[in-house]
This record gives sequence, structure tokens and C-alpha cells, in this order.
Amino acid sequence: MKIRVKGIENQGASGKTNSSERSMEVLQSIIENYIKNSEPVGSRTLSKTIGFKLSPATIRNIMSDLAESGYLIQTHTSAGRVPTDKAYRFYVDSISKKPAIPEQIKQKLSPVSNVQGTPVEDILSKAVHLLAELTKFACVVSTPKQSVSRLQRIELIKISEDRILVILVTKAGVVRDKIIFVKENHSQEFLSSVTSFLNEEFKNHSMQEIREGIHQSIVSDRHRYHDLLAHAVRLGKKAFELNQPGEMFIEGQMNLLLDSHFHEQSSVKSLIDAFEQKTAIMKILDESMKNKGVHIHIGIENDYEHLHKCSLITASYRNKQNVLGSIGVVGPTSMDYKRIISTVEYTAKMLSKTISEQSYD
Amino acid sequence: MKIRVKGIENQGASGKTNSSERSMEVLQSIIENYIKNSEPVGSRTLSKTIGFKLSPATIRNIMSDLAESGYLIQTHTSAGRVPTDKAYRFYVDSISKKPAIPEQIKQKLSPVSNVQGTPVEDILSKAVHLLAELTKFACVVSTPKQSVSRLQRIELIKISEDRILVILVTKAGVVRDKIIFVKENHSQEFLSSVTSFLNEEFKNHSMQEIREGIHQSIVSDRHRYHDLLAHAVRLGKKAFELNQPGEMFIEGQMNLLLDSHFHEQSSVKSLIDAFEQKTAIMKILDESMKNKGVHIHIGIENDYEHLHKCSLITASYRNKQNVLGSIGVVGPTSMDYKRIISTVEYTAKMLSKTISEQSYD
DNA sequence: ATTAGCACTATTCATTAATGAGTGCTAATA
DNA sequence: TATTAGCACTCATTAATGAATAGTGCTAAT
Repeated sequence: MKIRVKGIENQGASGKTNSSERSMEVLQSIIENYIKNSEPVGSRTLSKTIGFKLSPATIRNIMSDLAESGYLIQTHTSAGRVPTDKAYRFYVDSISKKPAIPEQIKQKLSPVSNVQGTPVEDILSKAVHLLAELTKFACVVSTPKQSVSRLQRIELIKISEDRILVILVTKAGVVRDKIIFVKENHSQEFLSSVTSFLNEEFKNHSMQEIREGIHQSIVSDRHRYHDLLAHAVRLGKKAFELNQPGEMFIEGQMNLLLDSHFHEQSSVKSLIDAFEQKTAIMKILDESMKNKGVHIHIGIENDYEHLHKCSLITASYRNKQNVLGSIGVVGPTSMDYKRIISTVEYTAKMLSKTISEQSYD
Repeated sequence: MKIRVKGIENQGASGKTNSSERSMEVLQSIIENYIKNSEPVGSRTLSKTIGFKLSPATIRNIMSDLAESGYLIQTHTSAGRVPTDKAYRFYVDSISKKPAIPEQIKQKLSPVSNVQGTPVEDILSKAVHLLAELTKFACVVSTPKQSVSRLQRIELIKISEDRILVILVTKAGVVRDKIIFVKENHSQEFLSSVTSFLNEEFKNHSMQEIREGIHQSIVSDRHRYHDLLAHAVRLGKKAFELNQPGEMFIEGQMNLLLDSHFHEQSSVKSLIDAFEQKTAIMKILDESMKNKGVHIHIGIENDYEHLHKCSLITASYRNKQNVLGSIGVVGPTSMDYKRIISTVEYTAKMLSKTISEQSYD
């Protein structure tokens, strides 16, 4: 008897559930049991938890089939079964209605929306910190991508004969600064003129646009006669050219090390590498910005090998205009998906709301 | 026979070392051995490592005395001896000449000084990251204290009818921003006037001074007739009032968890708490800013109980004018003090050099 | 189709014994 | 008198053993 796990067909109005439906239910129970107790689940235990509706023997048969189809594995002959990544994928895909957010979580996250005049970075850092406390896993958040952000204001401040401090304020409320080096010794007055020119010219344009368009729009012939503009071009180019790599805040790495699933030396080292490198996780966060909603990467689904024993749950946050970045949780593949997914989703929503309110539109 | 470990007196020009001198040498060997191998050291082993100049039996006697004076303990009857915090204190105090910085370390840290127009925060973050890689322990750095920093420039940027973005640039090169809420709807032109007024009035003053003096200097009667000033006072007060708590960057926490000394659950949890709380470590960093040179806190010497199994090595960094913050390493009490101390010292020196060059003086 | 029963397998746990590193003490030695 | 060799003793670590346990797979009965 082989049970087809995919391609379920409901066999009419029969009161009895057909076998593949039932085996899916069993699989679900196994997964939930394992998520809860982190221990291989056996047929007897399972028979109990589902209220003896099926005998251990029956369950054994079903389990055997599920194992054959790659949903379960045994750590050793006489052990219970453990869900595979394939099983988790099935599980999250089959989640239909998300649980309501418990009042307790809402309460805990309320500081995120309760901010007056706080820089965006601090809001993000607060959010990721709370998320880590709530989920007890490692959490990450990417700062708003500069390229999509639109310019609210640029300031050029003379620091010394050959150095100018550039401050960029984006609509999203992010302030970035850097120093540019120049050959000419401009006066602060002159810089102020350039500043107001650049502000007029580029306010509300995205950094990307500005960077790409800075030749055309300014160097266009109709302007070339003006000396100030020649300098403005040079300074502007320098000011906008650096595409700062997006940053990422990490919180609660230590939580993972307390988690029983990562107790083996090897996986701990993997994780440390993963967080050290950052790029892999950053890439996943970036990816998550492209589509709406919650994104789920389960174990082996991750491209980066060091994350093969982790699942990542991410969601993007945005202001009224743009998707800015995303926030996520890194935990063991056996995490409580329902809870984590809804928590991440809610956090991202709060974040979007708060940042939208603070955005300069 | 009791050996006085403190208050050594060299007994004249005798070619033979006296007994307390010798026991100090033995102690030193034990410590270095333990630092190297992380294993209780026994009399036989020690006799070997010092080239059989003393027999195991003699060493046993010395060890016994050292144990009695509180420099060594045994984990159990038949185990070798392990240095106590008191021993480490003796050890670091007796380090006379610091080892030269290996070329390799200099090389590794060179990116810290190799920065053009990088924000101070990024430099700090780079430095602490490299330090963590070098030492394989957790490292921390505090960002420049706002209170001692002197003002380079303030900018007020109108964001919306009731919100103004304040940007403070300090001489040390730190840019801080925050939003203040106002009742009046000031025009950007008006804000520019206030801005230039505040800049003239307060440039080069420390934040502390500004905060304390903002009543006297502006509200002084001779100015009161001017309407702009009344507003400038209000805005200025709001702009400067928030004493942002100093931040702290942490890197390499995970390193500690790989360290064999922290493998027991309890101490891991302690450490997590310590880093979660931050305040305790922050306090030590602050303390370290008060005096020059490297500061060493060994195990039990730390006020904060969760750090009783750690040693902290810290050193302050500065620009030409002020001590700005400090950087440090958190590791097990059995760390290689010589190496760590000189590495931290060197890093702080590089940091000071780089930041001084970038400072706006 | 389901289930009870049983043989079989592998882990876990406690017990035991052997090993070994290290000490402390005493007596011999330079 | 300071040092050392020798020996009895202690305690942790390790390996081996066996009992208990949890679980499976198969077969036969329902």
C-alpha cells in the first residue's frame, strides 16, 4: 500500500476521510509534536496525542509510508521519527488561518510604535531587540536601502581646507554622513549655495535616480555657462556616488546557542560563520524586499550551506512610498512556525506603521 | 616553612635566588602553562617545562605553599593546580616589558588607519570587529561620549509643520540626529537664521557646557529684546537637551561560547545576561576613560557578578583634544594577558591616531 | 482496513573495575 | 639544611557490562 502524499483527491462526500488526507493529518501531528518537544515522536505517543483515534500499529504503517516519501526520518532503528525539511515545507504551506496575535506580544512590541523623534536606526534596533526577546531566536533587520530612498535634504559642511562633510537625509528619515575630499578650498558660503542648488534640483528624487541622472540634468548645456554649477556637479557627484552597503543589525545570536538543536559543536561553528559573514543573510533579506508578505526559507532550501540547519522567516517593512528593508528571524528548522510567522509579520507591520508616520512626506 | 609571596626582598648579591623569588618563578610558569593549555598543571609537567631544574617533589612543596597563600587551587584532591584570580593579578602586575606587536597583528589592524572620509562609527565598528578576530574573544567599544564632545556644527532642517530635524556634528566627527517637535510653524529661512546664530554662539563648546550655559548666555538680558533669540533659546534647549546614552558596539560574543572555559551552562547564561544588560560593561568602559593606559579587570575584581568568570582588558581612545571612549576585550580569566594587553593597547593607539586625523580641528 | 502481539534493535542509564595523573608524607641524600 | 626519591593514597576518567526502555516491523487475527 503506497500512499500518495501529493495530489490529494477528496473522494466525494464520503463521511470517512480518505487515507492520504489522514496521513497528512498524522504528519501534521508529528510535526507539531516535534516542534513542541524537540524529541523524535513514536507511534504510541502520537496515538495518545490524537486521542487514540488510531492505534499505534496503524500509525506505524502511516509513518512508514511517510518516511518512504521523504517526510520523516529516523535517527536510528529504534527511535521515533523526526520531520524532514520537506515536511516543514508541507507544514507551512498548509497553514491556512494564522493565529491571532496574543495580547502579550502586542504589548511587548508596543515600544516600537511609541517613539517620538527617534532616528530610524534606533527604531529598527529596538524592534529587532524585542523580536529576539519574543522569539528567543536570533533576529536580523536590514537598514533602509539607500538606493531606493528619496532625498529629503543634503547638507555640505566645511570641515577643513580640503574636507567637506556631506549629510544626506532621506525621506524615510535616515541620516547618512560621509566626508569627501576636495582640491579647491571652497568657502562655507559657496558650499551653502551649492547646497541649496542641489536641494532644489534633487529633492524627492531617489538616490539611484540622482546618481544616474547627475550628468544629464546638471551638465546639460543650458547650465554649463555657470561656474557654480560646474563645482556643484563635481561635489554632487562625489556626495552621491558612494553606494553604502546596506547595514544589518543582529540581535539574540546567543539565544541560538542555548537552543538544544544547536548543541553540537559543528552546527554552532556553522552559525557563527553565517553571522560573521553577514552577506548570505543580507542577501536573503534583500530578496525578501522584492515580494510582499512573509518569506520562509527552510533548512536545505537556503543557498548558503551554513544555514542548512536553520529556517529564516522574513518580512519587509516600508513607508508610504517604498519598501525600505526587511526584518527576520533565524532559528532551528523545528521552530514554531505558526507563532514565529505571525510575530514577524506583526513586527514588520508595526515597523512600517511607525516609520511611515515618521517619514518626511 | 612559609613563603611570603608579597614583600619580596632580594638578599644581597647572592648568586643563588632566594626561595620567594623562586616560588614566584614557579607561579609564573604555572600560570603561563595554564594559559596555554587550559589544563590543571601538575608537578611533573611543570618540572619538565622548566627543564628539570627542580624535581617534582620540590615543586610540590612550593605549590603547596602557593596554594596556602591563595595563589593556586585544586579542583579536586588528585588534580593539578589552577591559578586563582589573585595569581593572575600578580601575573599581570609583574609583566615588565611588553612584547613587541607582531607584524601580523599590525597588518591585520591596518584597515583601521586606512580610511578616507569614513564616519567615526564605522571606524569603531571596523576596529572592534578586527580586534575580535585577532583575540578570538568578545570585544566592545563605546562610541564617543556626547557630553565631552565639542560642537562643530548644528543644523536645523524643517521636516513638516511641527517637526524639525536636528543634526549635531561634533569635533570628533560624530554625527547625531534627532527630531524635535514644535508648536510654531517656523519657516526654513527662519530656522537657517537660528542655525547660524547657534553655530556662532556655541561652536567649539562642549555639549555639557552648552547644555548648562544655554540659559545664561542667551537669555541674558542684553539679548532679550530680540525675537529671534527667544525662539533660538527654545529650539536650542530642545536640540541639545537630550543626553543620548552612549552606545556600545559588541563583536565576537560567539567566540566566548566556543571557548572551553565557558562550556558549562551556567556561565554561558551569565555571559548572555552580561551582554544583554550592557550597563555593567558600559560602566567599566566609562571608568576606563578616566585614566590613561590599559585597564585590567580580573574575574572577581569586577563589581558585576555575571562577569566574575571574565577578565576585561580596556584602553581608551582619544583625539587631540579629548578622551572620547574606550575599547576592550572580554575573555576568560585565563586569557593570554601579554598578548591581549598589547593588542588592545595597539588597537586603541591606532584608533586614536585615525580619529585624531579625522577630527575637525 | 485495522489492530494486537511478539520478536528484534538500539539507546540510555547505572554499576563496576581498571587506569592514570597527581598529591602528601617520610626517609634518604648531597 | 635543602632537595629528592619512593610509596601509599585519592579521585577523575574511561571502558565494559548488563538491565531497562522505547520504538520499530512483521504476522496473524479481527
